[in-house]
Order: sequence, then C-alpha cells, then structure tokens
Amino acid sequence: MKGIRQLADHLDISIGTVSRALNGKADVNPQTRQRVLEAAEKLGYVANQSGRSLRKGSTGVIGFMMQTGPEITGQGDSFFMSVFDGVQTVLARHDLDLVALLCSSSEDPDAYLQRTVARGFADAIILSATRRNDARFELLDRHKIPFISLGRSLTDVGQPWIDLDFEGMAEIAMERLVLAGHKDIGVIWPHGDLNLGHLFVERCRSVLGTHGIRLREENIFRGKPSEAGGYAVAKEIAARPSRPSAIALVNETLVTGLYKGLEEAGITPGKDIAIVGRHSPHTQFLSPTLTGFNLSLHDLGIALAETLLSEMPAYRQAYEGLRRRVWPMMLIEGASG
Amino acid sequence: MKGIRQLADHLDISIGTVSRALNGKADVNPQTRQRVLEAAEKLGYVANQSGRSLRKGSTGVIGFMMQTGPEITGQGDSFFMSVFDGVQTVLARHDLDLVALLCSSSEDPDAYLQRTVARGFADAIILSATRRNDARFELLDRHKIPFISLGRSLTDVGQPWIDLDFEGMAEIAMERLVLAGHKDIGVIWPHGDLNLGHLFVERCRSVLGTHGIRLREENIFRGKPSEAGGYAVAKEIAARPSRPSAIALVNETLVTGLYKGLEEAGITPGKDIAIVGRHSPHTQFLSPTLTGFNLSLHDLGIALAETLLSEMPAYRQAYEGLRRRVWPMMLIEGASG
DNA sequence: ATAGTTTCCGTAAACGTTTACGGTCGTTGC
DNA sequence: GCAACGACCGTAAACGTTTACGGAAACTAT
Repeated sequence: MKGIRQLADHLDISIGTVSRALNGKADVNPQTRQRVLEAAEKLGYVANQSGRSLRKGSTGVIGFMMQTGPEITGQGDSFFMSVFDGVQTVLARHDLDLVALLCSSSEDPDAYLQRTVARGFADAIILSATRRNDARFELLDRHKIPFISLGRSLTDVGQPWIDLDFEGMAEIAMERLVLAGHKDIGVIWPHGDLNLGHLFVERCRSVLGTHGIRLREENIFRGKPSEAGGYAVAKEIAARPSRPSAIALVNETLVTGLYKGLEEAGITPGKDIAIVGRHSPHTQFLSPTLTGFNLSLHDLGIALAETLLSEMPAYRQAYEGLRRRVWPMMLIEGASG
Repeated sequence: MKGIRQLADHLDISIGTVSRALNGKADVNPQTRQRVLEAAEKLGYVANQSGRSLRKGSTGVIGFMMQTGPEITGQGDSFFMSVFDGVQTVLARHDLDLVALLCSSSEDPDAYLQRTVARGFADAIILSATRRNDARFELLDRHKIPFISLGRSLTDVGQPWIDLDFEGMAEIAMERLVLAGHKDIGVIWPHGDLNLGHLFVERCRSVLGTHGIRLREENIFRGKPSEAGGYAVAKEIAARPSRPSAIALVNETLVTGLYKGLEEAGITPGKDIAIVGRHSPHTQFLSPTLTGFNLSLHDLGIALAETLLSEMPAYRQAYEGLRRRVWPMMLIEGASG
C-alpha cells in the first residue's frame, strides 16, 4: 500500500474523506469511516511520516538525546531503558513516539543537536548528561523547540528540568558519615564536565563545613564513569600513605570496580573504609552489601514525560506539573557504611 | 531561518540553485556555492527533514530497533551503546543518522515495527533481540525495506545477519569442561523465546553427546536475563540435593547475580563449581575471576553497519561484505572454570 | 561571424499528506 | 412548497524540498 491515493481509489472515495476518516475528524459518515478504517487495517496503510509532518508542521516524535560509546556518561543503559519505558507509558496516550537521538562519541553534541533540530526531526526533546555549561540549552531555546532536561546546568534558559537529588545525597551521606565518627572523608567526582559532579562535591564540602570538617583537595578523587574508573580510584586510595576513612560517590557504574580494587588491596568496605554510593541492578549483589541511594527509574520516566508535555502547546493544558524538581533518592542501608 | 525560500531570497538566487549548491551537485558555480554555504552556515539553515525525504523518498535515517524496560533482553548495560558507536563511525561517512527505535515493553514488537516502517520513518533497519520465530523478518521483507539483524531466527527471508557465535561458545565451553573432567554439566537458558538460547543449549547438548554425556533436563536452568535472574538460578542450584559440577551460560547480565547467590550458599566458583560465562564491563572485577567470552562491541557495530549498507541499493557497490556471519568470541581464562 | 558547446541558473513539477472551502444532497421547519 | 439548515464529501492549495528540463549567456572552433 503506497499512499492514501491508492487507498482512496480502492474505496472509490476522495482522499480528503479518507484522511478525515483516519484522523477522526467529525465531518464523516460513521459508516464510511468504518469502511476506511477496515480497508486501511487490511491493506496495512499507515500515513507517510514525511507527507504528514510536512503538512502538519509537527512530527509526532519526541527525541531523547544521548551519547553513545563505551562510557555512558553518568549512567548505564539499563538506566535509560527503564526511564524510557516510563516515558513511553505517558507518550503512548497521545500517539507520540519516543526515539533515542544517538550522538556518536566522535561528534560534537552541540553540532549534532543543532543539525537535528534544524531538520525538524522531533517536536520536542529531552536532554540528558547535562554539562556544567551546556550550550544545548541556548540552542533549543533559540529554536523555540519545547524541551526539558534530565539534569541541571549553570546555563539556564528557563526550561523545566528534573534532576536526581545530588545535594540531598551529599547531605545524607555526609551527615551519616560524620555521625559515624568519620573526620577524613573522600568523595569521587566523575570525570568530565557533567554538572552533577559539581553539585555533589560542592554540597559535600559545605555540609562538612558546618561540622567544622574541611574537605581536603586530595580527597576529591577524579574517576571515569565506568567500572574501570572505580577500580582506578581504589588503587589510588590504596596507594595513599594515609587514606580517608570514608568515601562517598554518586555514580553507580564506579561502584563495582571500586569494591574490587579495594578488596585487592585488602581494604574491606564497611570495616576498613566506609562507602556510601549509588545502587543499580549490578550493585545489589555486592559484598559487603552497599549502603547507597536508589530511585524508581520508571517513575522518573513518567515525570519526565509529563513535564515535557506541559511544555508543548498542544498538550499543555493536560499537564501542569512541577516545572523543576529534584528527584528524591532512597537510602538503602547496607554494610558498607 | 525557516526554509530554503528565505535563504534563496536573502541571497537573491533561485531555490533550485541553493538546493543544488547545498547538495553538492555539479551544475553550480564554485563561487555561488561558496556564498550559499556561508549564508546557510551563518543563518543556521538546515534542510527540513520532512520536505526533503518526501521529495527524495528516503530519509537518511537508519533505525535500530530495541525494546525498552528494566530487563534488556539478552544483553547488559553498555552493550548497545558501544555497538552504536561502532555503527555510527561507518554511517557518518554517508551522512546517515542512527536513531534507536524504542519499542515499549507494553507494546507488541511486531505491531510497533509495522507502524514504524509503514510510516516510512527509516530507510533501513537493524533488528536485535531476535526471537526463535520472528514475524518481524517477514514484515520487513514484505515492505521491501533493507534490513539486517543482530541475531538469527528460524524465520528466514534471506536477509543478512550477524550473530554472536553461540554455537562456538557452546563447543569451547563444553570441550573445556569435559576436558577438565566434568560429567555433570548444567547450562543456563535465558528466559523468553530468544533464539540464542536455543542455539546455545542445543549445541551444548550435541557436543556433550559426542563425548557420551547426556545433558540432563534438570540441568537446564531457566533464568531471567538480569542480575536477579542469575541470583535465582544460583539459589535453585544450591537447593539441589546433587548439583552439577559445572555451569555454562552466555548471558552476561546473569553472571553477577549467579556469583552472589552461589557465594551465599558457600559454593565457590572454580572450586566447588566450574563456571564458563560471558564477560562484560561488570564482570571483569568478579572474584574469583570469571572464565568467559568477550568480543569487541565497536567492531561488531562496524560490521553491522557495513552489512546493512550492502543491503541498501544506494550504497551497495561500496560494501560487499559477508552477508551472514557468526561473530567470533574470545575466551578469557579466569579462575572460575 | 556563425555554429556548436559548455557553464550556470531559473522554472516548475512532484513527493504524500491535511484541511479550508464550497458544493450537493436530503431533511427540517414554517 | 419554499427556505434554511445540516450532514457529508470532493476539490485544491499548501507544507519544504529535490530535480528534470530548458534557456541564457559565455566560450570555442571554424
């Protein structure tokens, strides 16, 4: 089935009527509509995307931009897949489709996004892996395309965002460790210019300050957001003449490697060093069990979708959610700290 | 910058010339082309996707279909993101864009694909998570849209595929275990109707057969493709009055949970039970170290892209790769088996 | 100078939809 | 019996591109 023309000819009806029937417009005889729908179903006709969006000026596609490569900045892909599933439960109600806009590791994210939105590929966009200063915000703002971000940035154009509560994690982690008597506390700052690292470390610093404890510069460990990154940090810690008695981190991909590196150095989490980290499907089986933060990825996805829709004129009235919010994290107590 | 019309007016040139200049056609004065390119760059003009693909009949988009949800069928974390990165290195050379077509866990994959291809969303498609009998193959074949699959299926319409060498893994794993003296060998069959499970288990059965060993039905463990799935299998194994002395599996997401479950039961891999599995970024830090198979995901991505291009008339001549091949796996020897 | 050739560019049609507009009926109200 | 109206449908324009076609210059060769 090539196009609406064939379908119309086949039914001996004009294409206008066919289109109206398929799109649920009022001006069409119920009986005719029925015939059209059945024929479309039988012949497998679906309106061509290009023709449709050219005429309508919108595509019905929501893009979620993410970067590909072996090191997913900040998250693993089961993270995103779960979030996507949540997003889709909401979008499906409006016949909107979610696609992942994949920016290769060898392409500049700003240029990629520029290209993609200028082409008019998606009606709205969700950004992730937000950097400290992120030109993408201004770009989307200039193009007046509805968007939100999973993550904050210093660059602020007034768009809504949802972000994990990195400051909250910092506070709870630091308070907990201080309460347990730790005075020499280290933190892991994921490599790169992701905003979350700044948020977490700065809050750790200030919370410790209120307890009269200084976060020493050499206790801020830089680690690539990967298992190997965690391993490297562990080795670095182990090599120190005097090491911190506790470590806090917010990137779940680091945890496994960190555990392993420490273990190899004879350092046992929870005994020789306290660890407060992030949970993920992979961390639930660590030993000693991890004390760390968790969240519902599915619910996060739902919230993202609702917030995005509230930015889109066509759907705004149905969704008047919070425009900006920090996503609550649950602390799961384990043996590690 | 709205459209080519504005750009043309701004330059006082016809839209035809502008289009030719931008698309690198021959019939245009180098100087004019230069002016057009500069103006487009300055004004941020990029051809509208819908208009372009409506006229050209192709979109310049390659779709990689995958299912969302907490349980990525068959593969773990950064698997896809690494593969994508490889695919993109090839596609970028032809100005083709890769997007992930995300099928929600609550939508039927066949219906989703039907809808997506009928809309003419992508020029070509890569399928993953292939089922034992997969209607998607026939669907794409009917629509005459170029596609390949990462994974085989009993359903065969003659399209190229690349698949991990599950039979090869079965052979090496079984031979290795038999050589080590194991007579009571178990295998883990990932839940669901994924074809890879069949391939692996059947080959294990036949290899063992050549050694006069029978793969007992109760030694075929069914596990969800997730960490929790591996954990559940471990518990099942531990509860057995007499358990197999070795376990082989091909799903890397199961490994972590399997280790943990065994450990809790006082069963040490490599000592009390031999394990041959799959490596991933997460498994490199297991203890005892895992004996398992690994592969270059980036190279796999490159191969996928090249094979797909060889299916597309416009690019065929440049890529005459193998149409169907099994992807070689490297055994990394560890202490587990 | 003329004819032929090349280089460049403008014109207009086409891609497949959606939708504003208007027209044709049959029905209703008086 | 006539006007008004509503229900339904066909027509055609528009969306933003690309590209076949043809034409106008500017060269080249005779």
